[in-house]
Amino acid sequence: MIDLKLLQKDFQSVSAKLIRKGVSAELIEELKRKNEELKIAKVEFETLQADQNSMSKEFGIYKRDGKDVSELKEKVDANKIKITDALEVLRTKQEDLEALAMSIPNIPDNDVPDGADENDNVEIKRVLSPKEFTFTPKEHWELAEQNGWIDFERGVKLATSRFSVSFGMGAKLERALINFMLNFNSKRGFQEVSVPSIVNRAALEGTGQLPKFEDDLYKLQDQELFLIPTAEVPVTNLYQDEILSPDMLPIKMTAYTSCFRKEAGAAGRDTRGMIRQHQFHKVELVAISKPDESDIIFNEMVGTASDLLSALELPHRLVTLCCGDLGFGAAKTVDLEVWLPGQNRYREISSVSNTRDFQARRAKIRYKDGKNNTLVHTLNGSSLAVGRTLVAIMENFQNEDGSITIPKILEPYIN
RNA sequence: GGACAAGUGGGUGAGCGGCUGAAACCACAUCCCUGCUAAGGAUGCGUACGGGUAACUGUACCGAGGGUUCAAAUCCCUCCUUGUCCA
Repeated sequence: MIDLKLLQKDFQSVSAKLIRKGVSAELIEELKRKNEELKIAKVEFETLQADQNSMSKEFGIYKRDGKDVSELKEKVDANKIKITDALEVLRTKQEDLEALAMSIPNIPDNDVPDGADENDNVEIKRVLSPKEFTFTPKEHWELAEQNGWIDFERGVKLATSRFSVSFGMGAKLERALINFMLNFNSKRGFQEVSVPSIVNRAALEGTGQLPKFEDDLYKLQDQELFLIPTAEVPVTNLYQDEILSPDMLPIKMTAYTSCFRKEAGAAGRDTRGMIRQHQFHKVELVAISKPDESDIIFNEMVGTASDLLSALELPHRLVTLCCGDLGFGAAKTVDLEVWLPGQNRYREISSVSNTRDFQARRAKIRYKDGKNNTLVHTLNGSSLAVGRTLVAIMENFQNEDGSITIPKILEPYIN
């Protein structure tokens, strides 16, 4: 959630930034107005309540002294009606404001480029050059089927479209990648955690998936519980509603989970292959830090993901997302895009975001900053989507006969 | 699945419907004393959101949500969690 105090105090600059991210000016005005109205309603209610409390106290004293309370009771009863009304007003305004505030995205950092969509993203650098093929490289689904690594039809049989099954070396490689990535991240100081794949509403609100993106989540039918769309949700929310001691920070974690997404808005996109699946494996990086450390950790996380790709000998590039392509909770995001020779283009394989205090405010994650409790910064990044990494390996390491060479670094994990 | 019990501040743990935001102890912080490896004393010490330059002050919070009452940590209901016992 954005900082309403800041909005109030520095309306011009905050609203300018939100407009850059595509929020309408009217909505921002409305937010400000509702916030002001709420404050007035609150003062009114609290004043009445204060009267009530002091009269009640008096009431007790009267009773104790054996004085007549009938006159006081009349006053108190009259006030009570006012309170009920004021409370009703207050509640409505509160819910109103909250619903609106929770649906406003994060304020982008100043150094995030302007732009409407992914075409306006800015490339930072390229790492490793794509290999020259002496033949026309195939796309991954062709290779996957030819090698018997992935079976798309049987995935559909078991569930529905956008599910697949890995066999033999395909399955082994997935497992190898997960192990390799977790080990790699551990060495970089990210503590491994294993978390539930099902979370409650509060957790999803904390990281910003709810209330706005419920359509893209798998929800259990008989309970208010959801399958996680990314490990970011359970891992970040580990510290929900806590006040951390400063010496705990930064907290750097890595987790492997399955991720579940309905891909509601993606009809017709990437229907073939395993680029866009309803269930996929991902190793995630999450960090919780003091505000002044988050930029350093952000770079560290980008570096970790990039080095991981390099270790796998996968050519890739780093891209800064423009305002329009930035996710809901992110103040800044760098995407890592891996080269896919079969598609002859770079495709997203990792996304590292600094949400600054946006999630921390929602999830109430703070630390003791001397005497004060200060919101932390939270960061998350995929240290690679496993399926897409497998895709990248297949396409980049393919031979003319369709066989696939295993990257050297993974060999110990396969044998 | 059934029966019972419990859920209070960083921890342990009191709490009669009213003067309890909450005793006491521990931990913690600051200061004082002491000159010797630790002890004694004083004070302070929850969170959120408001008002005030500030001192200070208002409201809410004792698992969550409702209810009764002028007044609820304390009574009632529902739910959640934990523990014990039974199947």
